[in-house]
Amino acid sequence: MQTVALERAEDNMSVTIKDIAKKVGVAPSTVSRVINGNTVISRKTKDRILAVMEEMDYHPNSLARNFASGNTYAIGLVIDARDEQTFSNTFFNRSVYAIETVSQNFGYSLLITNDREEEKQSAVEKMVFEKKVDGIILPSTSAAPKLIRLLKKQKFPFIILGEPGIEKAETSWVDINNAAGSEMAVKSLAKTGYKKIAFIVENRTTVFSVKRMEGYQKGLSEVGYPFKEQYIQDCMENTDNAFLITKSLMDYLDAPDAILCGNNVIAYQVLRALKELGLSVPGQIGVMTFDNYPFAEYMDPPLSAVDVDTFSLGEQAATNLIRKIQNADYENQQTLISTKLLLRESTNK
Amino acid sequence: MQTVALERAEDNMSVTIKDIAKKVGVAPSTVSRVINGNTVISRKTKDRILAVMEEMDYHPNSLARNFASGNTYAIGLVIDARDEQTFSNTFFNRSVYAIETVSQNFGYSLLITNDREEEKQSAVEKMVFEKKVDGIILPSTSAAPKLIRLLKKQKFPFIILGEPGIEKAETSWVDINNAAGSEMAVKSLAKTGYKKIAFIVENRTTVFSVKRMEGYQKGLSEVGYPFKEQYIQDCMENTDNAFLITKSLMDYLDAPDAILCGNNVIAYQVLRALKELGLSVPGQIGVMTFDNYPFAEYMDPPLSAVDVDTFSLGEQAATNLIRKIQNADYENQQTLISTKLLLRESTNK
DNA sequence: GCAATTAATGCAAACGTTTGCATACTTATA
DNA sequence: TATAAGTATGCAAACGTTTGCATTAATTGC
Repeated sequence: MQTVALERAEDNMSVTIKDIAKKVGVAPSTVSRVINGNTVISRKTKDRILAVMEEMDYHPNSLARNFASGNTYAIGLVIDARDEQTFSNTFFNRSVYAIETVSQNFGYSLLITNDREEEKQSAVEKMVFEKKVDGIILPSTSAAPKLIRLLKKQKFPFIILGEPGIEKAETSWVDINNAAGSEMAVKSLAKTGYKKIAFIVENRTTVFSVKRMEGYQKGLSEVGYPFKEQYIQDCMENTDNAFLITKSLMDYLDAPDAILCGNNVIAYQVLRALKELGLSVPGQIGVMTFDNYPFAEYMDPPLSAVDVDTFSLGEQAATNLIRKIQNADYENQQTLISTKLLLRESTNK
Repeated sequence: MQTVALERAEDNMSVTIKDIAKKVGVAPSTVSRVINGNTVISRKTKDRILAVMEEMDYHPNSLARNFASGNTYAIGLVIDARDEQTFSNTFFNRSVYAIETVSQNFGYSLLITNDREEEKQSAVEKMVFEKKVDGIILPSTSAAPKLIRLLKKQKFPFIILGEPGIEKAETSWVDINNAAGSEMAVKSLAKTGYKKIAFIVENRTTVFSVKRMEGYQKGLSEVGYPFKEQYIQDCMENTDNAFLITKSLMDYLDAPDAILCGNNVIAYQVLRALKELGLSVPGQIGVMTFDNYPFAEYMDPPLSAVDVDTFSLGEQAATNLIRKIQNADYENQQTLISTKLLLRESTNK
């Protein structure tokens, strides 16, 4: 009878599994089994139940469902954004998009939390202890050894975004293949005919800069170029420095004829400095940057870039995490996402 | 005894409120009341309970808590990202950062879902019907009349991000004051001495473009400039068009001496076209853009911009939503966030 | 046609809280 | 000293599912 549904709707009480069961003349457990579809229910019963569910406008109550099953059907994504700036990072966003997509496909909700350091209790620990999610994805910068140990002890599924500092082999993580990225950058520049390649990094102490510098050196040695200490320069987080750095680099007796930049903003400052010096790009000097965002293609000249597939990064992370959640002894996996070269005007000698 | 906690830990069973109660020699309800802090419990009992909670490393189980209380203590943020592109929008991200911050401050989790159109059942409806969140924030583009009606009927708390097309007065929403933004842009350009101001919009059919065009006209009339139909140009979503549009604009007998752009990429194309035409900015022509991101300040010359405080946007939305959740008859509110003018080289005649 | 096997469904406990109501214990009031 | 008015705590139901085990019904094998 429609009335039941109506009455329910009026007192704002939801239709429950019991209502369906009563109406169909079956046990609540049977209804439950139809919903979960993990047991064989006769075609006839199943159809009747489904029909009544439709008729009464039934929607499972996830509060109850999660409680009874002990799962949240949610995954947590930890962000270590100290400020808006970090949060607005395009890099991050495309990964999030991927993570959201995968989660939704698997029927999981995505819970996002900023791991503010000031907090009394870390937002991450809270997520874990209070069972707010079934597993978490966390950036390596948030993956303090203490936290990792805790997660492992609790057998709590987690994936690290970026290669972790410790226990590389005993944790699951996904990272961009930064080393291969700069290696291919160097090789491409060399192939185009540039002979002296400098590299301006954002901050040489970060894990990914270290990897990039490794790849840079490897690239040099593979093409037979000598490695020069002064060709590696560090902005130390302040991208404005790149402007001055470029000027002094070009002042060397042995000035470079190509510059690889750690990000778009660095590259912009480099272009600005080169213009001031009256040097033509790509003719007299080549410029290449890491990342295609936010504006590599809009620069003058458009910048060649080592593009990083952040969508895949997030996709892999989420997929692995969900596998881990659903299968407790799913083995740890380490994944490196390949980079891609986007050749544009700025290195087209 | 430590052993209890240890045993628990070993079988991976969590400590519950009952364990605490038993240990302290008190009823579970008393422990619950201490946790929730909404009833007066004698100082003595409270302290003992807190001590034992600490000792046994108790953490409330939110699955049970949510179920019993009927709340999720989570808010949902709906994104209408058809593709990665939209998702990576900086605009959006700073709002999300704000929303996350507010949620966390109020003890709410933040659940993010992409409202994919293809889905059988809309992700939003699912959130609502299955009680996955206590309230939602949704962009006006996702706020179809049908959905609005549903939410109102269910008395489900929601806030719209951006002025909605219908029921403006009967819903809560937060928007950027786009009209005031272009009005102040026009006035500023006029004050600097520019006489003929054109406006290139992204897509004239969107709600926010309509508002911006309104403000543009209002600004013109306030400074006593005539409105010319051909001074409003539409990229129709393809920002590359801005390049050609600029060239033909400057071809008019009555060419503009200032161009207001709908976003940074449009502005970039405008600059490129002007450079090709050999026109100097800001000397012969002024350029101003909406949005300070992603690269207004890095352009050549650095672009004056109508900056939009997307942090406030998110902050207001989240705060209002949580108020609404906690107080069912909290009245609907409409908020417009003011824009701010960032004057740089590109309009410094 | 009967036992053995398999398929379909029912029963009832359990999940860990919250919360309305009842009760016991204090303290103030007359 | 009895009574009223708090104050602090206990009792037990309820929240809507899931799930192990029991039971019944249907099918198969001989």
